[in-house]
Amino acid sequence: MDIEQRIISAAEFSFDHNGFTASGMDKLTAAANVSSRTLYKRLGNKNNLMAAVLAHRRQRFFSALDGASIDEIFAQLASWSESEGARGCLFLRALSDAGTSIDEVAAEVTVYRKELHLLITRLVRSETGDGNAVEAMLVLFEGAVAAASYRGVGAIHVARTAAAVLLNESSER
Amino acid sequence: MDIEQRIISAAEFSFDHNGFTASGMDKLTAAANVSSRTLYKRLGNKNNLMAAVLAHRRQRFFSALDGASIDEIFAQLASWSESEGARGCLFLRALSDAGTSIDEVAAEVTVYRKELHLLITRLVRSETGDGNAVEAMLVLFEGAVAAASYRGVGAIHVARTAAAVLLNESSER
DNA sequence: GATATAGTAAAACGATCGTTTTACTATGTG
DNA sequence: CACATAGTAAAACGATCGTTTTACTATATC
Repeated sequence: MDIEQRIISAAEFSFDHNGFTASGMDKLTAAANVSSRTLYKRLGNKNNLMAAVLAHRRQRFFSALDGASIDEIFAQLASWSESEGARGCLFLRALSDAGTSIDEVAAEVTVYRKELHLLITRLVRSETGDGNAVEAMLVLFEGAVAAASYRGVGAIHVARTAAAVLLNESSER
Repeated sequence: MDIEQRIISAAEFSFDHNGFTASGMDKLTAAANVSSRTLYKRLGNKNNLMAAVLAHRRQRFFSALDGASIDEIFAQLASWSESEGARGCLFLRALSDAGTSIDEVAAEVTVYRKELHLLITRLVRSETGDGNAVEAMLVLFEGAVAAASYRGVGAIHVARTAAAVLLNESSER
């Protein structure tokens, strides 16, 4: 396997399961089976590594969310959480953990949010003709991810059902 | 003012605005205008201080959310966010930032979540007769808080409207 | 008036952490 | 063969941070 991808994948797992600050460079090098010298030569520093992990995470996440409707998106979000575990949004957690002041991280979070917003906007528009329900779908999506971390994946199915009701209501008027 | 309350209030502000890890003990003592010796004599250590802040926050928060209906609760959440600012749920952020492994913090988060769940359950039951919509209201609440941190307080009003629609739908069946 | 109490100011400690450096090894290429 | 490249292992550095300690001051109480 490519050594850079191995570092990033191992770091993604460690960040997700143990947190960003709690994942020290020694743990990250051990998890990826590389020396610290190699990690720094390849990734520069920890901030850059975090940004690279978030970029990689974003690609993986939106690749899994390729549905053609809001309903499918929620179903795929449920599948993702079943297989990956529901520990809350990694991007939100990156902001809380690493801090808003780290520009590389903040930039990646912004990109993620824009892409999520774009995805939902596109789907809502294609289903209802207008974009009135976009913000509500975004709230349901964020809420599903947050609630699933302590209420279980069932919260995502609840959000899915609620989304269907709201979209139906929205298109009836 | 009581010195302990002064420490806790100043710490709550610093934790909320700068993060838990980023708020070093020197910043916390400076913000409260106390010596570190006094802070440690009163609060024990940083973990205990974080727990005390979260307990204080929980009391403040649920005092502000004393409405008699789901609709009022969302309106009061909007008011809270207008005056306090919307930087995401402080309890969620405490878990991400300080880490799940700090028992004092994890315990406070659990208490908060139980109280929120209890509040919503009570209100939904009194409005619809059953508790079918509880989980959906919880998802909307969590989503409103999360989305408001980058979409603005308007997200909370969207959640409020969505809650009304869903509750109406739920009681019609 | 002696004394316990509760506070300040500031130095010091010990540990952790991100990062760099040194010394060394393996590999493939001109 | 010589040599640049890319890696490991491990020590060292410098800074930060939570916590403790020392020395000192003000206050109220018996």
